[in-house]
Amino acid sequence: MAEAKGSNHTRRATYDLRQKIIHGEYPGGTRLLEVALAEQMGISRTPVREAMSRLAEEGLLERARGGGFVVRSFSYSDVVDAIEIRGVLEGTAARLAAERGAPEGKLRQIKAVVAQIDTCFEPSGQLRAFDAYSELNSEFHDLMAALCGSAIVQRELERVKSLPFASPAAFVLGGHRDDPSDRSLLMAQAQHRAIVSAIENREGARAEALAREHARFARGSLEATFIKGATEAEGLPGMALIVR
Amino acid sequence: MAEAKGSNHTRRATYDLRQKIIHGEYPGGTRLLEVALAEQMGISRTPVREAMSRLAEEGLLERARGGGFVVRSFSYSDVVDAIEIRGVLEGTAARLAAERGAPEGKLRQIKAVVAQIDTCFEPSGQLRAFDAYSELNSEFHDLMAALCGSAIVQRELERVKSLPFASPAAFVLGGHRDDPSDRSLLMAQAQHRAIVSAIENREGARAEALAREHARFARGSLEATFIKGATEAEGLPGMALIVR
DNA sequence: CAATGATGTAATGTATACATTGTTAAAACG
DNA sequence: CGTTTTAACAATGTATACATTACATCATTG
Repeated sequence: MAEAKGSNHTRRATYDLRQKIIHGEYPGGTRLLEVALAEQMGISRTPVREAMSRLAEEGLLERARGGGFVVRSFSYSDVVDAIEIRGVLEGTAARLAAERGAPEGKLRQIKAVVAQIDTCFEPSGQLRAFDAYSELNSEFHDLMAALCGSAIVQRELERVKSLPFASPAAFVLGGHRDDPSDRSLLMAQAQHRAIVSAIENREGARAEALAREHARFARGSLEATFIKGATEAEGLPGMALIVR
Repeated sequence: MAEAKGSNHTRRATYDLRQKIIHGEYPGGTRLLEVALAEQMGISRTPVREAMSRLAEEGLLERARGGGFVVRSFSYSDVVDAIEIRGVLEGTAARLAAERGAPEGKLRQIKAVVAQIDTCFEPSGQLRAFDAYSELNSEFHDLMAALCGSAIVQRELERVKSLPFASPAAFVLGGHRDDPSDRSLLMAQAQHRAIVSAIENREGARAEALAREHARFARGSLEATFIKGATEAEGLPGMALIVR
């Protein structure tokens, strides 16, 4: 479990803890003990505390009654609801962008990303095509969140997406890990294009409906992965957080 | 500035700091210094730090580059967007309650609150009618958030409402502080009733649209208060956070 | 036997000394 | 004169000792 990133103890502890939680080392409901973690990491309680506080902000931990922190646990329906909310908020971002008008520069940017995603489907046999799609997909969703220029909308969306299983990347990594030219990915890309088109044409209601449906699509894909069982779902981000 | 609530230093510090920020003692953008605050409150840096960390979770502070915390500042358009998001999320809560069905008990509860709000308009000359409306209004919104039974939806809504100017109470306290039988309050109450009816009849789209419009209505009322100028807006929760 | 209270332990809460860093302003250099 | 370096200071970061509280366990009592 990589120790990486940052110069100070708090950053390292935050990163380490986050990784361990996401990868299931501390299952949902586990109470995290400052002393134990501090010893284990070879640092004092202070930065451990600070790290837990930040992870609580992220939504990975919650403050326990009587002090301390507990790893947040999510049910299957929580996952569904979190993705629903992402869809609702992305829908709002898209609608506001359509209604208020998106700046030319940002529109050009998001169109460029859509065009780049297209190249991932080209049969040039790129081994990295899948990773590229994943990367560009995240970029698309970030740009969409920023398109209407509202810092508030952007911030809330970032918050929701910080739950690993609710992030747009979960869709890509969840469903279809072998075939980059999977029909689902093609379908999703068609939705990307439609969303941008709706925003450009100032069709607020259409933009909102499409963005929502786009998230629903991701949800359906995740559901399929769930049904396949734990083996298939192993590589899915944050799967370890989910308790039945 | 009351020192109230809780037995330990962290709670007191959190409460005090929150009050001071909301009441404008530390305007948006102010960097909060641990040492100064600790001295001022007669406690050590540790609980001050902890308090700031919690207020960052609430969204009142943000972590500054290079460490420390800064009071978050909001523009007028941030207020508009925050209320928009509240409306969108309340709309989602209402829609899901309609689609998935709300439990009988909770429905009875929210209907009881609606009935109680009606009594605030009775001409029995209650001096406390206005406060009662405010209290019951908050209760209505809390119940609406809980109606669909999704902890995720409820949590996100609580988060958004924790910004004082985005809370449902801001509408009541903002626009019309003198006349409990104000037409706006009557109108809002009519919306409450319609929302419940839509949920009960499983009309998801209607419930969502109504809940959204209800928040928009609050926003309009706030806008009017803004236009009246700072004098009128003085008693409005969190007004001090807003920088032009 | 149930309920309640005492008691010990293990956790978090708090204070404080010290370390590190980041920022500012002055001084040295080109 | 502008730029860059450096040194001092003031802030946060960290460790640690000590205080307090919460919880579990067991004893006591009705």
